[in-house]
Amino acid sequence: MGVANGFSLGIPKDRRYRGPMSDAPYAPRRIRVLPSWLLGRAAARGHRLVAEALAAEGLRMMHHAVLSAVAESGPVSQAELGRTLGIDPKDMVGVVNDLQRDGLVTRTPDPGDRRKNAVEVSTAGRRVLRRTQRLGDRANDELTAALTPAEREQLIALLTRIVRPADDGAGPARG
Amino acid sequence: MGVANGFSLGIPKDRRYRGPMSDAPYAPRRIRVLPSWLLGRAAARGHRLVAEALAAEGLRMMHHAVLSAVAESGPVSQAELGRTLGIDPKDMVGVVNDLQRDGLVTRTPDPGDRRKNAVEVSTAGRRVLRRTQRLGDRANDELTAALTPAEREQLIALLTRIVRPADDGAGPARG
DNA sequence: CCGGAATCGTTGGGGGCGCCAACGGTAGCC
DNA sequence: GGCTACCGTTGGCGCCCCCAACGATTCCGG
Repeated sequence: MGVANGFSLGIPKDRRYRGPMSDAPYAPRRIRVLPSWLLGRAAARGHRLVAEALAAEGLRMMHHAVLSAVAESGPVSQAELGRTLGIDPKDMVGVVNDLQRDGLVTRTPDPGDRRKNAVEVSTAGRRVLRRTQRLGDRANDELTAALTPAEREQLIALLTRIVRPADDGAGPARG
Repeated sequence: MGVANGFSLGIPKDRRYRGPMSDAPYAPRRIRVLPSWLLGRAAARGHRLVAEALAAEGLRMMHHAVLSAVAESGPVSQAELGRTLGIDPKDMVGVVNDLQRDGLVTRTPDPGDRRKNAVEVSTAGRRVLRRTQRLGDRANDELTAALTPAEREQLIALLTRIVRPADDGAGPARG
């Protein structure tokens, strides 16, 4: 072929896409230092790892999150769950449907407010939750395997501050 | 309503979902400390901010990333772009199509290898890229507004190490 | 007590991203 | 010349995030 013509696109030619991002894709400098880009990549990897782990129990990330939230908050309405986890009510319906179908949570009408459904974790739900927590934690350990415990804590702290904007009551910006 | 009956699901009753995650959704403890969860949230916010900013130029994140990569790497094949950025070839086709349609890149057959397309940034592409880089940087500044420059650098360092797995061959432990 | 406003659960969309399988065309290797 | 590998392209799947609307219910002010 000949690199001599100065037009053969540089770059070797051995690898293609193969797999999620098995070999480290070192993006161009301008992109790879953008937090938004890195966050997207890291989130994708984290989601993949957790999804694989949770698949053993037939649950997805949102299922585990909702199940965990329900277990912590006791009987709680779907709207409140959505607010707490930042999940759209529409998606919440599907998740709770699945969890209820699998007998992991109970959905009973709230006698005090007939608009609400009181979602509560069942015994089977608690049992499954214990396993999924283990699986989720394990996946997160693998995700942060390259970090020391202290670094992981710092990452969590930094991310937490990124996730929640000002939220001091001033509202978003000044609008 | 009456909290007296001990069944009214706790929680006030003032807020609902409204918006992406306008008010800080403080997830339950078990979930909110999971890096995978935080990464998903942070990535969503970052994507939203960058997407909004880039919308002014009619581009999406991938467009900007590809355009930037092309500008850095000179004439490059789509497969190589996919490898570099970790993007599926299928998605790459669409992105390059859009960029070409808008006259931001040129896609000429590589005379040295007729399988490949030599993707190169155009003058208009460079001009747009300069703007989108500004917009992207601005959005990332807003994303990391709560962080000091040093913290932002550390976040980048930590995320970089998360994104690229150890890939040393040790494999995922054993349990 | 009555009517407007707000909330709850639900349904129906839609856009973006990550990933895989397959196919025709081309190039490299023996 | 034939096998293998790669390139670009098409088609498809699943998940996540987000918005709009509707009936039922509850809350609040008059």
